[in-house]
Amino acid sequence: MNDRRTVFKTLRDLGIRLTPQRILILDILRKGNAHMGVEEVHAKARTRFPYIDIATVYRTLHLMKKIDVVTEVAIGERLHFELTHPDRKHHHMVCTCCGKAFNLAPEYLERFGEQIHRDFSFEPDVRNFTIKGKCSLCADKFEKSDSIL
Amino acid sequence: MNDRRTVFKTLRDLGIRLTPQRILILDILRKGNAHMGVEEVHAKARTRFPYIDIATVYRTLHLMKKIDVVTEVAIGERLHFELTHPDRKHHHMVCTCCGKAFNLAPEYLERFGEQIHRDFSFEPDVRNFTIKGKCSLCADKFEKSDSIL
DNA sequence: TTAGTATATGCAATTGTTCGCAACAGAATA
DNA sequence: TATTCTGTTGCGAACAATTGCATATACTAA
Repeated sequence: MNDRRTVFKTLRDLGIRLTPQRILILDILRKGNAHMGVEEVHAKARTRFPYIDIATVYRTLHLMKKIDVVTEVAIGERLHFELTHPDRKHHHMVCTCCGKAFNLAPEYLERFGEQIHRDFSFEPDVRNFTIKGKCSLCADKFEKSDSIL
Repeated sequence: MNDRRTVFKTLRDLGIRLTPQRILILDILRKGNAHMGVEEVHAKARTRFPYIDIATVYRTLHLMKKIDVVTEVAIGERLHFELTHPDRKHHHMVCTCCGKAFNLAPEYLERFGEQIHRDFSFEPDVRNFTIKGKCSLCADKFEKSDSIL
């Protein structure tokens, strides 16, 4: 799975160097129990490694995303990331009203993706897929005071 | 539908003012036959209205998106927009490899959205929904020279 | 252990997007 | 038509994210 050791091996096998910065960032994501913002990761990293630059955090997170070690989650406006757990994969439904995120079992999108592939031979990447919308609570609120703007 | 006159009426009814800048931007989108980037819209607008600011373009496009007059399309990294045609609505499949965009009939996502709503009482906003992935051509290319990075 | 090399980093500069604010200008009213 | 009210604009500054470049460092092979 994506425990420390396995990830390190994955990186080595791909010729990606194991720098202290990268190890630190991965450890921070592992300890953070949910998706984290870039600034959040950077702040935590600085407490142990004061000279780490935000650019390094961005570069590392994007690299890890490319090799599927972390997953990008579209929460709010800014980028958020979390470690990819193959055994508890899930997608997200984010309420654009209150910002809360709900997990979604992977089958929903997988079935959907397979259908797209069958019909168009387009291979959708459902890994980083976030559904935006309104949660039931906010939908209720809206019905009463429904200002569109 | 979304012809000039109807849009103007929609804006008035919502208390949104009809400024020359907004009219210009809408006309540019109408003439542009597909989705356009923000900078592209700004450049075109300047030829007729040299002092228009890029911030106004951004604000106008976001406003029009909120009232469903334009649709945001996630092509590449930057924001793209197109006029919403209720009679020829579609979603997009964008190839992350070659950047090409393919249209997708609306039923696919509508059925999917309805299911989500039934199962979780979460109301997904499928209006601005872009599916990223790999088109069949790029998938073929990739099989031969599959470098992951 | 050391030397050599390609990759990764920190820093500064850049790009794309948004925001705050004073001045301006639609639209409703008289 | 003149007046008033409020939404909108342009400008400059702020912010988030990315990039170029010179230096530093992880890894490989000897």
